[in-house]
Amino acid sequence: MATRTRRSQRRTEALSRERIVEAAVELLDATGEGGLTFRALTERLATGPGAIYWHVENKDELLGAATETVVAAALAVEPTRAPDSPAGAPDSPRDEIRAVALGLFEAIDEHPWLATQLATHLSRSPWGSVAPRIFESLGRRVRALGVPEGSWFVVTSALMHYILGAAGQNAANARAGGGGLDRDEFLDATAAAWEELDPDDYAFTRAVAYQMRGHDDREQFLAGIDLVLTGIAATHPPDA
Amino acid sequence: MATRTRRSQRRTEALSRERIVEAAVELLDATGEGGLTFRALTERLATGPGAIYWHVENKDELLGAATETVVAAALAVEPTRAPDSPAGAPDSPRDEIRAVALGLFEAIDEHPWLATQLATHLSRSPWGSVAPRIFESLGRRVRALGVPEGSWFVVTSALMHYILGAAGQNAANARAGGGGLDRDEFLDATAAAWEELDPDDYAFTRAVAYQMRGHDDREQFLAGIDLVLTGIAATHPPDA
DNA sequence: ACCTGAACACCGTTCAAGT
DNA sequence: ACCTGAACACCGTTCAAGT
Repeated sequence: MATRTRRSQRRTEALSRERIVEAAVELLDATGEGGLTFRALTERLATGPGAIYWHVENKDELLGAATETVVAAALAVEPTRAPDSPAGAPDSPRDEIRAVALGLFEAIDEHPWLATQLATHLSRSPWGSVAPRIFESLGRRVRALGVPEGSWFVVTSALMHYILGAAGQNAANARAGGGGLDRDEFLDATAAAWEELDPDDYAFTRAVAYQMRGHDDREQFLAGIDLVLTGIAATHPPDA
Repeated sequence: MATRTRRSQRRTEALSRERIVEAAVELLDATGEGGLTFRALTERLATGPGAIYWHVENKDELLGAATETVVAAALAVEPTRAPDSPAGAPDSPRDEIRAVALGLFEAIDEHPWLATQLATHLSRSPWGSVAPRIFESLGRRVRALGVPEGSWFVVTSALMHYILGAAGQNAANARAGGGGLDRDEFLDATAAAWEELDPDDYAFTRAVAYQMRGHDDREQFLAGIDLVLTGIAATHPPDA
């Protein structure tokens, strides 16, 4: 009686690595990191564990593949033209960096498991294939920005690190609603909790708690990007 | 024959939450994230699982406590005075921020499991007690920097995100030696791998691969911090 | 109040056997 | 070459029983 979910659609296509990864992503989206098990996968694909292991090394590799797929999709989207730019006029590198960053931000927002997974994945196989993808996408625009070659690595890394850190934290906020609260209630509860902190140890945090309340994630994220971009411009003036 | 490790020192102190968390940290340091199991913990503490569950809710909570302990210790260290500052002269807020950042960087370097754990922990209980600690420590200095109140939240968050993102990625590099290679060999191998990437899809990454080779993690990390700090200063000029 | 340790449910992975 | 499904080792967690 317990488990009859979804074996309905008989398997028509043969199993393949792609289909397995696709199912893994769906499962992760629907049930979170804890929901991806070989048993759940096995049922969703109407097959046995052995079949999956024929196409995939192990669970780590499967998680890595899921991560890569989603990141690749996020980066494949052509950076959308800024709404106020005249038709035909190319975006500035600065706008393009914003767009790439926002694409990653949104991917993590849609697939909250990505945040944890990126950290884990990057730390298991640091420069697997996810990092170079992001790195390349940002780096081309850093170069277009006029940053001198000697600083390409540092500058691009800094951008990437900010993006991953911020988007991750944000996925956390977005998902926190899982407890049944919606986002506003959650931010409200957090702000309230901050205001309860020890006045000596947490003077600053208490003082900014109110800024937590109405804040817009996307706006904040972009403000941070702008801070970094401004730092880049100030450190490497365009015509030095 | 298999498992006789370390039951030698008979348990003298009673079990306590503190001792359990301490043992968990040791286990994580010695054997990585995968090495922390209730069975290993049980043996190290010469007790049974039930005893541990008396002091600790579950494994997640234990991991959270381990994370909090290590982060608290990292932040408790008084920021070291810059070596060139005259004795008695207080450090600038900028130097203090650098020092706090470096403290976290080094904590993650010493406890590589922290990188993944911070992402997981922050995303499970986003504003548990780790984030406010870091936030407070940075925020006080941001305030001292002269940033206007309306921007405290954004600016402090941006710093925190960069630090967590960069330190995490770096822990990955440091740990990558696990495969038997040392750090230089690893960076070398990575650079080589980058140079093999597709010339069309990865033109930029290939072009910076050589910068990967000799780079100093700490130096790079601080260069990124400086970029953000410069951005902050440019966005919020000291005497506006 | 604190601890013991057997037991349970679940999970990743393997492998002999099938087609 | 690709898939099946029973079986194995291991893990987090529970709980009746002890002190």
